[in-house]
Amino acid sequence: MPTITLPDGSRREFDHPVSVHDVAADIGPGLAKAALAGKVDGALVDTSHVIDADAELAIITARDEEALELMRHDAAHVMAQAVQELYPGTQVTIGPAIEDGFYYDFAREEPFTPEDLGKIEARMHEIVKRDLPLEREVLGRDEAIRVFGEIGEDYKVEIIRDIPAGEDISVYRQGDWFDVCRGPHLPSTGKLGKGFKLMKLAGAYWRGDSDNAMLQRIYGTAWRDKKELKAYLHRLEEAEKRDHRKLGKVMDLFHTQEEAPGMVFWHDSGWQIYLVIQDYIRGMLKQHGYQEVHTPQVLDRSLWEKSGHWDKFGDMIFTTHSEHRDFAIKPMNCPAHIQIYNQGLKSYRDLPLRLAEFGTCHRNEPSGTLHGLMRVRNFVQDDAHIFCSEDQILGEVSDFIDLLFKVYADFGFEDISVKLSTRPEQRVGEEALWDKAEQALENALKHKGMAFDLQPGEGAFYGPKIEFNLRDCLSRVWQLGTIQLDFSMPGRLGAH
RNA sequence: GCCGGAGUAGCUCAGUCGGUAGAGCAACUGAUUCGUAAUCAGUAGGUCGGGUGUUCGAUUCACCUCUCCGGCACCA
Repeated sequence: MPTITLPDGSRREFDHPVSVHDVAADIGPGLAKAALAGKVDGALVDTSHVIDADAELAIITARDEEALELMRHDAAHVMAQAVQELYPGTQVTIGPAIEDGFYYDFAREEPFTPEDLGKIEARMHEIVKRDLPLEREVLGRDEAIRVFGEIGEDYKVEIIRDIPAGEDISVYRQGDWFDVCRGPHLPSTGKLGKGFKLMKLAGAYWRGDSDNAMLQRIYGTAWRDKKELKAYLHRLEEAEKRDHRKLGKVMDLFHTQEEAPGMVFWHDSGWQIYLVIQDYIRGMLKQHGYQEVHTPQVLDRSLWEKSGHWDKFGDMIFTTHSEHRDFAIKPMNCPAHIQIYNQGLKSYRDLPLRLAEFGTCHRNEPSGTLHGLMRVRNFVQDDAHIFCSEDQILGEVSDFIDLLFKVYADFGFEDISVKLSTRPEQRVGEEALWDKAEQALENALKHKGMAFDLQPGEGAFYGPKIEFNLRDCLSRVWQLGTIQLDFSMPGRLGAH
């Protein structure tokens, strides 16, 4: 019969299987009431979860970090219930907890309006007030498909079909409403409290694939209580004041206008700042053994065909024509730097050759992606290419990472996440070269003792990359620096 | 590109159930020398993003288009 070990090391013995709630009640009625979930041997479970063997148990209450995630997930369920009560015929799809809140994606012909958000939120508060117990049930696959098929939840049926054969299909019920969900959840809707708010409407593709239908996503934020919610909303307001687009206007730094979407008109004050930063970077590069070069902005199409960019990014390359020739306004500098390397004979003694350029590039980015100075169609890449031998890779990558972190530190960036992005589906180069390149980058990261996430399939078409992502004041993540290892491009452009 | 929202004075925004538009701040002029986010009085400033249609008449309605905002997809 189970012996339960609590976080403080104390043990409680039971002569029968007990639920998390039972254990909490055994400790005290106050805790029983406050219990939101349990953590059994490290895994989060419902308070109704029954323990029948010896285990370590922590009772999760509103004070625990884990509670917040559960509340957010519950908020998504409560929102889905509210939506389906108010707008019959709407199908539910998925609704996870995310940073600061939650969202749920709905399939419905008619678009939700901003006014609807208020109604949905009001109904959510009502559902919280009903304090419906959340009950977990496990269904057989066929039964689950039948149940959700009968109520017309096609997306849920698709989700259920994709759950691996061996796994339980759990359904959480709150009142008349239920959803397929892995859980765990709070004991009842009342535990959600009042610290939530619906924030925005958005479109989102089913399963994140632009070939699929577009669903309607509703984002919300959720906190332990009203006070935390208020504090969060206040932080948001403060962050919005620091939005660089707003500052750019107020401080007369730069502007953009309709005639040049995604391209920046720098005003005097802004340009002075720009130049100071550029001078700083130039100094750093010089100090770290880079040569500064400058290459043409218009290059014959053939160069881009050889490099593979024409195939991969043809529709995003600005072009121009003259005397029966097609030219590309350069979208990147790599091929141009290889032309410099190709000039004259190169000996191994010249390696590593580090070429840097403040390279003006143009890319016809999709209209929906443009964003202030962060995503533009005309920009200057602080770009460099290092030509080196294989045994120099480790040292060069390491040195580059040091340089990059020095620069970020000088600008006060601290929250930097590192990702290793590996071979994408559409790519050039042989598998053996990809193996070698991915391995080399991974080695360098390990050599630096750096924590990183793997992003399979997210590499560039010619090589894997290490990405350095930073957050803006609104907590949005942007890719800043990258280091890419390319065994293919030089060969394609005649460098040896 | 896709879904939704928005584009009205330099800025932030209100408004017209169709009869050519207003507020605050800024600007300018004059008074005040007091203030340190807003002293008083006055003046000026907009083909209401662009196009087409309906109409006697459109900024207001319809359609198209551009740009921006929030997401999604994309991101060399």
